Amino acid sequence: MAAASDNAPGDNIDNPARGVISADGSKKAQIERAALTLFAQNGIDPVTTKAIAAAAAVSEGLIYRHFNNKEDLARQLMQAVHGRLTDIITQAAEQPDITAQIRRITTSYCELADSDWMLFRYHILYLHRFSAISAAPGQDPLSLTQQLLEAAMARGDIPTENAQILAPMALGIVLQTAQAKVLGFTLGPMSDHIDLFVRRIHAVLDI
Amino acid sequence: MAAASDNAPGDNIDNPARGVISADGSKKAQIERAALTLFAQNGIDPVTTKAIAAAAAVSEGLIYRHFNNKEDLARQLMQAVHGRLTDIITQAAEQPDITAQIRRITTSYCELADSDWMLFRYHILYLHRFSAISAAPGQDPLSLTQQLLEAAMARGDIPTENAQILAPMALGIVLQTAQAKVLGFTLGPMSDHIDLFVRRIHAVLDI
DNA sequence: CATGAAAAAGTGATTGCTCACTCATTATTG
DNA sequence: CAATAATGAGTGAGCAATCACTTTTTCATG
Repeated sequence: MAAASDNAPGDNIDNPARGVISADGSKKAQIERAALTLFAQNGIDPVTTKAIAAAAAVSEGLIYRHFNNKEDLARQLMQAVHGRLTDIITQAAEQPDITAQIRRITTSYCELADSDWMLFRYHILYLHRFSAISAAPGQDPLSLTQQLLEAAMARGDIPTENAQILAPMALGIVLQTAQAKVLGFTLGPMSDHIDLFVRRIHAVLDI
Repeated sequence: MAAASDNAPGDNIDNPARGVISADGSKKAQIERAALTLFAQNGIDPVTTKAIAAAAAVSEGLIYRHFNNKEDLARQLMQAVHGRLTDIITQAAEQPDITAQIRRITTSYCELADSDWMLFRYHILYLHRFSAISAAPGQDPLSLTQQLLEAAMARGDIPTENAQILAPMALGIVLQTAQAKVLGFTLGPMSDHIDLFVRRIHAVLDI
C-alpha cells in the first residue's frame, strides 16, 4: 500500500495508512469491503448506512466510530484505490525504458481489475466525485503518466507530441475497455488482452 | 393519443420524439435544460426537484406534469443524449471508407462536446446508471462502432482483430480525453485536437 | 498472575430533517 | 366557460447521524 518505508514527501502525523481496505478481518475492514461493494454496484447516494451495516454484519453506529460520515467513508475508499493505482505508475517508472513501463502498467492494471473488479469499478465510476484526492499535486495516475511520456520524449524514445493529450489516450486503451465492461459488454478477463493493449498503446504513442 | 385525463400522471409522456432537450422556449424545455445542467454539475441524486424548478423558473409541481418522477427525467435526458451520439455513428456509416468515417465521428463528437459540454459531461459521467437505454439492441455508439470496424475488416480496410475490444479503444481516444477534462485537466477545446485524434485512432486500428 | 480501572469497540433505538411527490387551488388559454 | 397549464404549501416516508448504554480490550500495579 502507501509505502512509507523510504522518504515520503510530507509525513502525515495523525493517520498512517491503517484500516482503509485493510486485509485483516477487523470490523473496520468489514465495513470498508461492504461499502465498497455496495457503492460499486449501486452508486454512493442510494446506499444507506443501514444497508452497509447489514452487509458488514455490524451495527450502524460502528460506522461512525471509524468514519466521520458516509461521504468520508466513500472518500477514504476512493483515496485507497487511487493510491494503489498511483503506486502502480510510480513503480513502473523504475523500469528502464518506455516499452517495459507500458507492459508493467498494463499488466498491473489488468491484474488489479481482474482480482478486485468491484474496487476497479468503483474507481472508474466515481473518481470524478472526489476532487483533490491525490496525496500531492501531480501524484495521480494521469499526471504521472504524462511525466513518464515527457521523460520518454526527452530521451527520444517516442516522438515529441503533446503529452497531456497522449497520457489519457494511452491509459484509455485499458480504461475504456474496462468502461465497456462496466456498461455490460461481455469481454473476458482484462488480462486476456494484455498483449493487445501493449501493442496498441505503442501504436498510439507512435512507436 | 390515449385518454389524457389528469388522474394518470404518465399519460402525457408517450411522446418520445418531442420535447426532450427541445429547442423551443417551452417550460418543458426549461426544465430539461435546468435539470441537465444541474445533473452534469452535481450528480443526479444530490439535485433536488426544488432546485431544478428554481433553476428553470418554474413551479416544482410542473416537473410532474411532464415527467413521471425525477429518475424518469434523468433517464429521458440520457436517452436524448445517447440518441444523438448514436445518430452520429449511424450517419458516419454512410461515409465510403473507414478513414472518412473516423474523421466524421471524431469531428462530430468534438463539436458536440465543445458546443454543449454539459450535455457531453452528463453522458460521460452517468450513462452507466441507465442500462437498456438504447432504442434497440445494438443501437448504441459502442455496438455500432464495433459493426463499423467489422465491416472495415471484411472489406480488408483494416487488419482483422477482435472488433469488440477495438471499438472501445477507438472511441476511447476521444472519450478518455473528455474524461480527463471532466477530472479537471485543462486541455483546450476538443476540436483543437481533431487531427491528432484521427491519426491516433488510425494507429490504434493498425492503419 | 490476579485485579480493577480506564479506554476503546460495539450496539441499536431514537430523532430531526430533508426531499420527492401530491393536490387543492388559481391562472391562462381557445 | 370548459379545458388545460401552472402553482406551491403540505405530507409522509426514509435517511444520516446521535447518544446513552453494554461489552471487550488494554494495561498499570501490588
